[in-house]
Amino acid sequence: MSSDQLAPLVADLHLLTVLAATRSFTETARRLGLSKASASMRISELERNAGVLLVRRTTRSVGLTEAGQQLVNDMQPAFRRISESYSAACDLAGTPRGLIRLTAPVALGRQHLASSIATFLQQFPDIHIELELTDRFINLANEGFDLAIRHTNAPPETHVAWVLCETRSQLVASPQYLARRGTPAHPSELTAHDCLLYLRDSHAGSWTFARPGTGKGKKAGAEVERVGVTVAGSLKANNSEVLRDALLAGLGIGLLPDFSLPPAADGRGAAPLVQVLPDWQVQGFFGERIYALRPWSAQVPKAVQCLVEHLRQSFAGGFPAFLKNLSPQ
Amino acid sequence: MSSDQLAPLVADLHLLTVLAATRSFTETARRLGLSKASASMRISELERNAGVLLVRRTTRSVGLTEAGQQLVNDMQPAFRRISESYSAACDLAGTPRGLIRLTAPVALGRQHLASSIATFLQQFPDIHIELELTDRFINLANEGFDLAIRHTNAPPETHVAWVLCETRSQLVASPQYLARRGTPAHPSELTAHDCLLYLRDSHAGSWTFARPGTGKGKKAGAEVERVGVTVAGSLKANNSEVLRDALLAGLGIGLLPDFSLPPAADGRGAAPLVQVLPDWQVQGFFGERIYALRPWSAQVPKAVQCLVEHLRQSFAGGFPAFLKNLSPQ
DNA sequence: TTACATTGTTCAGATTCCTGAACAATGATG
DNA sequence: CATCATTGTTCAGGAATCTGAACAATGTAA
Repeated sequence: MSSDQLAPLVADLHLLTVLAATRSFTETARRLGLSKASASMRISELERNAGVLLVRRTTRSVGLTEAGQQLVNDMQPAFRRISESYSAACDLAGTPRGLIRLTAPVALGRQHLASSIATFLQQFPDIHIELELTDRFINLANEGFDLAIRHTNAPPETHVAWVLCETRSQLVASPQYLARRGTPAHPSELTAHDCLLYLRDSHAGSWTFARPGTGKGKKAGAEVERVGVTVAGSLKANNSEVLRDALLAGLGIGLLPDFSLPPAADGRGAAPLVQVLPDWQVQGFFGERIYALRPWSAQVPKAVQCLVEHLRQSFAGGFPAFLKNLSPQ
Repeated sequence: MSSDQLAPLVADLHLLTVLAATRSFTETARRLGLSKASASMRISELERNAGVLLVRRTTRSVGLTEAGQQLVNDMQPAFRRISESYSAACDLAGTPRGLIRLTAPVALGRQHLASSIATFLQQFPDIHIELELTDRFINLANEGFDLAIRHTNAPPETHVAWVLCETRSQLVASPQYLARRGTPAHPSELTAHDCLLYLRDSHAGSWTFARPGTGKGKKAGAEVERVGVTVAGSLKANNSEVLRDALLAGLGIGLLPDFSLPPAADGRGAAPLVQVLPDWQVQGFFGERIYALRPWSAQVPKAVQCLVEHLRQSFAGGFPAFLKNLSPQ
């Protein structure tokens, strides 16, 4: 048909692509900033105009018909391109502007990202941010995110990945716990302890330790001792803050990334958490770096560039509170 | 930015592409079915949101800024693709439907197309047609047409071209004119006559005649005699109906495609126009075929397919009224 | 199984957006 | 150079759209 005929329909077709991504009218409406009532009616009218059923509606869930799926598959790249072109045009403006949809791990987001973002937003009043904290690994492109902060050691190849900083995960426990249950001197002793585990998907329950050559052998420094331990304990959680609080409460020994550690006791008082097995490096679940990720695209919007730069500066120093607190231990 | 952010903007961006094509708010509004007031405000708000001037507005005309041009160039293929996807989806419906924007030469449109379209629309109540008659050669893609009817002998390679029928252009005049000024026996005599010319662009003023070998020479039938004549007269017009009426009024001799000839006198009465130099074939301005043209696209919407098929049937017999009228002459 | 929470749809009220005429500016026409 | 037709913009009234709560249906959890 005539491309002009699209006039009243383009918006509805875009709505359809979002609906296809979310498979939910409620979420679609929220994301597009309108009511689910409206979203529902728009799709209905779209179908009425096209004369084809595009959406398979059960009262509770929503799927696409074959026709709908076909249509969405065809249009999705086009809408993505339009979106990119538009933000490229916006970037010709003097000051960066626009909306950035950002996702980050819960703990990292609350503890460090939030404050950094606050100063960023003050600096760029024309930029808006929608921050969604979740420890779930999200498909950025499908769910419509512009940027993700990830704590991992293997950023996906399909994305642009900026390194924000290095991190270290360390084994820690509260002094109270150690006083009560004893301090392990070797990884193998951990099997007798309450080990609190971060729960993600199917991956959990084993920690790998490494100790640099102690200099006793003939090839001093070149030898590395490795130990794998299967651990268990009273608590597994998929929320690192719950884990941290449990550690603080003395429930067990756990692996915690440095950025999740409680702040150092302000010069006085005992450290709330101390390092366990300080001679050993833990190759635990957590990755060694914090990345900013973005689905590959022709060009990165200026607003996103600015945010990444700001975050790099915020995270530049790493998390020295950790070492300061524990090294004297 | 987030592709979801497009929500309120997609329609406006589409409006922008149409504006870029028409370079006129008035025309844009008409084509999109809204008021120019609205069109103007939408673009203004789009610019306000983007923070960039996209359109260069003088109170009387409208052009694009560099940013706007860039944006439109980026988006145009995307919107075209969306449009195609949508009409492909519509074609999954049982009955063809949708809007077809059609352009055709004025004379052909009024005299033959209109009635054919009328019966077509009765047959397919879900199809709507917007018919624009003009003898200007329109850039189909840019101006947003789905189909063009053209009278030419060289359809552009970049388009799909269906042949609707063959035509012949013949030299005619009214009996009154010939009685008054004499009947030319050879093309060269035309220089002494009033020759009415169809005016198009820079092309006008010369007719080429060809006569099959008359059988006198040794290679009988193989020889072709060619004569080029530069003619002039009292009237040049870019409207073939004006030309026809002038011929009927006895103003001169003119080249007329068979479909523009007045209907044969209903069995009785003299023919209103008779053929001049019947032994000669004229390679005049008019082409030898009527085509339906369409910018190349992944697939042709079913509604357009149906229309083309209908037109082929309507035009199938050619225009026998012509020969019937003139051959006894 | 039963109860609950959440989803998609419906409908009257409210807001937004669009309309259409009037106005100012400008390019064409003579 | 002056007139005219047409263009883009502005503004108040009106219409189409959106909203938000209530409802029915369904997947989930106990």
